[in-house]
Formats: sequence, structure tokens, C-alpha cells
Amino acid sequence: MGTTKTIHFTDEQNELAILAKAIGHPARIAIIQHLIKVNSCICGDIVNELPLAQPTVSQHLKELKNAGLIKGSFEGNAICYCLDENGFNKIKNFFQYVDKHLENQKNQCC
Amino acid sequence: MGTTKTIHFTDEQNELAILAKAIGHPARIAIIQHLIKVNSCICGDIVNELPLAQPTVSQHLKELKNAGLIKGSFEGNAICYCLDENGFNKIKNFFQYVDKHLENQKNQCC
DNA sequence: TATTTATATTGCAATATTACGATAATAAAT
DNA sequence: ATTTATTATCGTAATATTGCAATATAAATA
Repeated sequence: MGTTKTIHFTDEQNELAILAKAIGHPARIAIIQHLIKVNSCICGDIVNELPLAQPTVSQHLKELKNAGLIKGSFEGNAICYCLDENGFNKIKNFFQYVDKHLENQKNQCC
Repeated sequence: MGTTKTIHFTDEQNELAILAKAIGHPARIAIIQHLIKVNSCICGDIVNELPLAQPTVSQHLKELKNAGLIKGSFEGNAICYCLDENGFNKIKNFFQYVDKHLENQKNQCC
């Protein structure tokens, strides 16, 4: 127990869950928003933008990277980060699919 | 420790995180997809659609409800469920905002 | 080469999540 | 009133997540 029963779900369901879960933390939302705000790569200094210790930020960045939501490339002794469209496109499709249904639903019930 | 430091983040960041986190489980993705598939309210019998025990499903439904992603109303001794546009609209806006940036980003870096 | 700067990893404590059996609560049906 | 069907809650075990201090690693620079 305690473990999510991924085996019983489809690959798509598990993949979407991983993406949403990665976004599901305020620090990681803040990272995404910051990358958007500066409107370019960020080479270093994400740590100073967040109210968390450096190892904690490093961990959050790792999770976003593993999920395919950000990319990081070495630039000297710093790392350049930006959003990774791969992850975002996958989850975007899901929300478009949900949205299409929500429009229908209005005249159906509830 | 172990607790997310919500105080240090904005209400918007925390709210988006709660929504994404609620979606971030394959069982809850499956529930959303099922509600869309049948294209109407579901009065009862969500349990039989999922490979999980009844108390576990009940718990997942509760989480989706708390996050504002589904609505449930009593219909006799069963409960009618359908998607709640409130929650989905909030997170939809976030992804539209991200998407707008991703189109810009293409010519900027990385 | 020693030092500084930036990021990652390790180890650990506190807390949260997941899952389910047992049981309760509720409402329809008999 | 009793039974049946449906959903919720409680209690608990297993595991995951969050956060940070300490430490390691890697590149730039003095």
C-alpha cells in the first residue's frame, strides 16, 4: 500500500498523471511562471527567485525536467533553463479534450 | 518538514498547484476521462469502472470535488457526478498563458 | 593550483498520500 | 421494520514527498 497502482491504468493515464503531478506544487508553478516572465532562457539564479533552500530548488527543477516540462543545458558553470514544449503539449491536448466536453455538457445535465 | 511551504507562495500559485495535484493521479485522470466518455452525468457505478476498492475510489472522488474539478449531487441513493467547469477553467487559463509563451520562445533561445 | 561560484547528491526528519478492510450512514425497495 | 444498495468515514500500513544541512562535483577565475 501507499504506492499508486500504475499497472492498472493505461500509459496515457499514467503519463498525464505524472505531468499534472509535476505541476502540482506551488514552487514548481513559480518556476514555470518565472521562466515565462523573463521570456528567455535563465542561466542560473533560479534559486534566488524562490523562498526555498538551494537543494530544495534543485530537487524541484529535477522533477520538472524528468516530467519533460523544462529543459536545461550547461552554459559554463551555470545551467540555462527554459520550458520544454514536449511536456506542455501533451497536457495541453488533454485540457483541450476536456474543454470540448465542457461546452457540450452545459445542455446535458447537472 | 514534509509540508509544502504554501505561505511563501501567492494564492494563485497555491490554487493552481492544488488543481494540478488533484489531476495528478491516474485514477483521477481515469475518472475525468470516464465522465467525458459517457457524455452525461454518471449516477453511481464509478467504482466498477476503476481497478480500485470502493473506499479508495470514494477518496479520489472527494479530492476531485474538493479541488472544484467535479460536482456531485444526490439522486436517490446514488450520486450524480459530472465535471465542474470552475476548476477546469482556472487551470485552462494557466495553460493558455504557458502556450502563448511557448510560441514566442521558439525564436528566442534553447 | 587554490578559490570562488553554481548546481547536484546524500541522508534524514516531518508530513502527506495511497490503498484497503471494517464499519457507519443513508435511502430506496421489499 | 428489515433488507439491499450505494457512498462515506475511520483506522492503519506502506510508501512518497517535502525540505534542508552537509557534502560533493564541476567549471571559471584569480
